[in-house]
Amino acid sequence: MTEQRRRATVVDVALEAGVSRGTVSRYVNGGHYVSSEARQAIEAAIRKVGYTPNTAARSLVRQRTQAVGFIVHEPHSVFLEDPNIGVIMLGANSALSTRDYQMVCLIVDSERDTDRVSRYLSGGFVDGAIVVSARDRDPILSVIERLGLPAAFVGHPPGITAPFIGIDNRGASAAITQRLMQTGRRKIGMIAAALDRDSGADRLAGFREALGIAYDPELVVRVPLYSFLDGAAGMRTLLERAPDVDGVVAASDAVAAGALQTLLESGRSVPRDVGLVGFDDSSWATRTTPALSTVHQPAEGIGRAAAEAVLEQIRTGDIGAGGLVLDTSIVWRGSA
Amino acid sequence: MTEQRRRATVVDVALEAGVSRGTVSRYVNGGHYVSSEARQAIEAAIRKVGYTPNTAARSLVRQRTQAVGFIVHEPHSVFLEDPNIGVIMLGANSALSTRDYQMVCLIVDSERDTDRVSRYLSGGFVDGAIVVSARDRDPILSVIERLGLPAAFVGHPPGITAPFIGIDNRGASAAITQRLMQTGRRKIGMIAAALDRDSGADRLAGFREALGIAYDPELVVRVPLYSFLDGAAGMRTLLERAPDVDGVVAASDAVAAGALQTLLESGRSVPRDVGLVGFDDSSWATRTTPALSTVHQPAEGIGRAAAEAVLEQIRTGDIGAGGLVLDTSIVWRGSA
DNA sequence: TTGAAAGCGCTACCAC
DNA sequence: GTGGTAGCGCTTTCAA
Repeated sequence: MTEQRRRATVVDVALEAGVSRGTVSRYVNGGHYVSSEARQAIEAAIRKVGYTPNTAARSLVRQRTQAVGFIVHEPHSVFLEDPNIGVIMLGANSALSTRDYQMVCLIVDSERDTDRVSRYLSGGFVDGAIVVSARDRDPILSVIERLGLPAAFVGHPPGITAPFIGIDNRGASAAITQRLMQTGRRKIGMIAAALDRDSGADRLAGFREALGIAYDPELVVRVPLYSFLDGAAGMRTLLERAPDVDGVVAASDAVAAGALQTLLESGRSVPRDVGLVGFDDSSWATRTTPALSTVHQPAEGIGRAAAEAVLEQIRTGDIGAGGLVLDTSIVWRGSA
Repeated sequence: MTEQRRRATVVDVALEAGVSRGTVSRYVNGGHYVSSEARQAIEAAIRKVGYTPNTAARSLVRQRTQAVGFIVHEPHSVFLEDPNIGVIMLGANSALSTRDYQMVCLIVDSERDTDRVSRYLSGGFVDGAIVVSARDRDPILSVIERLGLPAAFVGHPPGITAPFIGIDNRGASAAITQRLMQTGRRKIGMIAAALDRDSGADRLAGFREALGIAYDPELVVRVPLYSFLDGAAGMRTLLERAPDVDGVVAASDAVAAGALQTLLESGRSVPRDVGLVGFDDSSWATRTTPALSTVHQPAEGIGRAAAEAVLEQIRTGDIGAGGLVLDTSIVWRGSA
């Protein structure tokens, strides 16, 4: 057991070096207008007293923290299973890092978290925020809006004016559904997930659009989350309703992986008996056998773009609006 | 485009309400010693000027931030693939949340990140830190030590005096290896990973210990990371060296999943031809077919315990030492 | 090139 | 109960 020691301050350094606090501060911030004698004295003093600047105090006077929050609002299971979130996060971190901003990731996982994170955001600990997977009427959104905090959203929660970065979920979903139809499947179902989010709703809309008059609501199973378990369960339901289904569009790769497990357990062969496609092109897609045909989305680019959007607002001081839609492509593998 | 508005301060509220800053402050911090007239005036003023307290400024005077850093120092791929890190993180978040502490997750993913995160930690933005998967001689460790920052480590990097939370990797590895031997396997290999970390080295040591004189270094393939891809590659190497291998101990579930893919591709059946065991009991374990026999470790409990250890040090003001080793168990499923 | 002094937004101590 | 005042640790004019 050691007692915590008091941290040294500029004053300690100034006293030790025999100069003023101002001079120490100037030295710390680039060393301009500091004579070489002063510099040396200060360097020695810093070493001697073990000084590290309190950047939090600096933030107070400069009115900026050089930190950006990355807020993940997902239930447990999805956060753990969706590799896309991780990729987006690393993309954002990398972009922020380049400009010497600190990304601080905040997890919202309970009612209590919502309040605390809101306080944290409004409390001046960050200069901006990136929000992934906000739900409709998310309390955090109103906090950000009220504060006028520079922000960017991944996905597009309705009613948001801040910039958002996304993909054309509807178009991509329609495209891969069509591609699946071209393989000659006659009875195509969908395991739709996360319908309380724009991404989930749009993927279903795209599916419906592609099928046109062939669309049969009976063949759409709705599950709550983009998760493996929901995918497996959804597939069981779909098989009960339509044992002769020969094509399945899953709302995400994790969902598809779960569906695949159910299909194999039921004795069906993929893609021979059933063609299956996913969405995301996450690491799930190549970890299954057969590998998943799916929609590739540039997750890292999304993270980067979101970070840029926030930095831009911080730089200009204007709260920007408008969205950025990045391109997707279809990756055809073995599952369909 | 809207311009950012200046945030209201206590002074604005005080002026508006016709009371002093002190009274406003007292109201904000629990409302003791505030008359009901004052209270009402303040409430109205807060609404009118749109005041949100700057908790960063509060931190400066109180000398505590109510925030704890959660530092993940992993290369890309592992962070994304290791569901254990996510579970540990949620466990820590949950424990911190209960005590109204904000967990801020900081990702170290480059040289540059190391410096920036070090500055962030020493800059007074957090009251303590939880560090997962530090490597030997990690620069962040020395920063924490020099600062006397309350901290806890997940795993046990050598030379660390701060509390650590871990499991008996060596014992657990020996146990599951023995269990695998009992199924009658004669030629057992290991895909060892992350040997630059105590967990990786200890798992290999346990394997060796269990095999005793039967240990054959030729049957140990070393790969850098606890990852699916390294598992797949490691298994290929192992099969080249010993096509007649009939048992495999993988250093983690992700590694085992990769190994499984290689085994199936090579036309072998698991568990008939080869018995395979993993480590972690992460979500990988039940997503493979057959599901993995593995070592269960209480990931969420590890996160919780790490958080408690940090909070305890913050509370007492003493930098504690010593470790906590949590129990593991073997979960036997279909892969061996 | 330097030091003195003001002040970032807040809390806490003090008399009243 | 309340207002005044002194800082938390730092940066940043402004004179010298």
